[in-house]
Amino acid sequence: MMMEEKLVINELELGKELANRLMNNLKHTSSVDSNKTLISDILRIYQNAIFMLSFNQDKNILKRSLEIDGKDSKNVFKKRKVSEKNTEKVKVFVATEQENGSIDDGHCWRKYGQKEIHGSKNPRAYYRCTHRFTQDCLAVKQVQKSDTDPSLFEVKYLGNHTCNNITSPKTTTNFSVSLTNTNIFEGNRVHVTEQSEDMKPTKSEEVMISLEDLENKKNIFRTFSFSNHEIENGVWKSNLFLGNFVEDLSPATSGSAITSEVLSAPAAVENSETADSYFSSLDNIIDFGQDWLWS
DNA sequence: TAAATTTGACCCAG
DNA sequence: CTGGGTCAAATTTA
Repeated sequence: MMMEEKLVINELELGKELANRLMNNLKHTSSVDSNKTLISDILRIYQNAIFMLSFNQDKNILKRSLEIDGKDSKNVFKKRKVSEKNTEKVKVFVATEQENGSIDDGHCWRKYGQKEIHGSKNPRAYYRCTHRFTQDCLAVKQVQKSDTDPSLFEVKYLGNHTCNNITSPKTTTNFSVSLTNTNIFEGNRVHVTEQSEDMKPTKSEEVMISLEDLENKKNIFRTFSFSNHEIENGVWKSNLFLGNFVEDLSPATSGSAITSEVLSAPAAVENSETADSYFSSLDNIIDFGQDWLWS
């Protein structure tokens, strides 16, 4: 059995134990805080497990990187990259900015452009890794303020960091993920979708969390947090997910407060069936049936 | 003064 | 031709 599989089983067994403990807590009087902690831990464990399972597939994609066409290096403008269109990975998140106005995802970015986008109120900013030229790191991201909620930013990651200058976010960067009117989402379901660069959903890849009716901030919400992961020689070095992942999927309930926090950027889950069943299972695990405010 | 940002021009796919 | 991504000179910031 592979190392990762053992880790996943360990995680799931731990999750089961915590769920039992929670069940016990619910049967008897227990503090809300302790229940919250248990739920957080359980969800973290599931998230870890999913991430671990996805890793084997994901790391193959991580090996891909953009390549600059060296032949055109003397040209002022480089050819648009076409060949990677269908292979390059795109990660889409919605983030809230921090107090200093930045979105700290643990990487250093250099802004290199900004464009007005047809049909959008807000311009899109283009960032590339600060270490693009020193370390040939070809990671790129696009940030655009949400039209529907100015406090949110849609963050799209293209390419993967090959630099070794990853730092832990100094403060919590809030990444929530909004429901968009694209076909990525279906109702209240959470879909895990990989998108090719042309934004057509193809196969499952990204964790996309839906917040239905974002303007009203009601109906469902999910919160999840995780730290930068460290992977060395294919072995997990640290606990990936630290935080909370809260949801209220009961259609009968409404008025839930929404806050979403993620400590770092992208998590990737490769298999949609896995992810769907994962989220479906959460439906069974968590039945708040009442408004639930995270402190 | 080096690094980062701004911004108009350029380029290419559709 | 248009929209969106990138470049690089000018400008700002630390």
